[in-house]
Amino acid sequence: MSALRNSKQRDAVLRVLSERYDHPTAEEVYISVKKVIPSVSLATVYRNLKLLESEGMIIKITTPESDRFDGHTHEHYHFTCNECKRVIDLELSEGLNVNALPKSFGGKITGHELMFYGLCEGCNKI
Amino acid sequence: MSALRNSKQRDAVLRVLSERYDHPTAEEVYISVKKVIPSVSLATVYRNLKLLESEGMIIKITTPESDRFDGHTHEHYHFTCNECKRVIDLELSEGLNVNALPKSFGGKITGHELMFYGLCEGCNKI
DNA sequence: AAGTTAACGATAATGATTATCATTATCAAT
DNA sequence: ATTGATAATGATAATCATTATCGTTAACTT
Repeated sequence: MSALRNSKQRDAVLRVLSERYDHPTAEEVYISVKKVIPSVSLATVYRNLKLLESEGMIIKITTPESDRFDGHTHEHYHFTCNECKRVIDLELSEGLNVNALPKSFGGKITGHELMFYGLCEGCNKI
Repeated sequence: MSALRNSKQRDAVLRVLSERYDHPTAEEVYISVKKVIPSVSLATVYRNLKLLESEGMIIKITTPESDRFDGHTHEHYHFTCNECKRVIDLELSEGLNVNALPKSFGGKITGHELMFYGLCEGCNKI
């Protein structure tokens, strides 16, 4: 059943994401990886982003603009600036009590994603 | 500055969404509108979905799979089934206290979107 | 009734993501 | 170390949702 092999490209994708905190797009990850492995293909970056996400090693953040990726998988939330489209980490003062939430729901909840919208500090001042 | 005119097509898009509770995709809205206005164009449906969303009359729900639309704009949340990809409304037993949330954040929060993931009632039984 | 232009229908263009396929690299078994 | 099986790659074609273009139609103002 398709054992996973080592690959420099996959390692590079993972390293790039673990070192960045700005939630890059696939294209931006590609640019970063190219600096380490100039011959890398965009398709390989897409492949490994998908694979790493399915392995739970990175998180895909779906925004109205574009998909972005996060190498830090601890529970935290995100903010998208409506102006500059930047995605910023938000730590919550009190955690989201997921268990208390659904009033009547027959299925099983295994995860959730919370996105805030508005203006970031920089764009709010303009 | 570009006054808004009436249009049967836009009315039809809005009516379809107000009568449905299953969060259809643009394509599915198109199919529904076609039953009332067979000559309608897919481009017109996209145009009006975008316009109605910017007017705050409908909500666009961005999911990892596809964008979906909701004609009911009161505050409520959604659940996506990882199996059948259905999007279901979730009313919360206790509201999300947005104001208490951000620990330290210099910007301005104007909205948020909360999506739950898991297995819906049907898929959970299989 | 005529003029202005928002909105339309049809369709081409775009852009992000995925599929294909020949080649290369990883790794277990020898 | 060598070999064989196949996962992974790079290059690129294909796909598919969305947007742009453009000539025509229809809503509203005068």
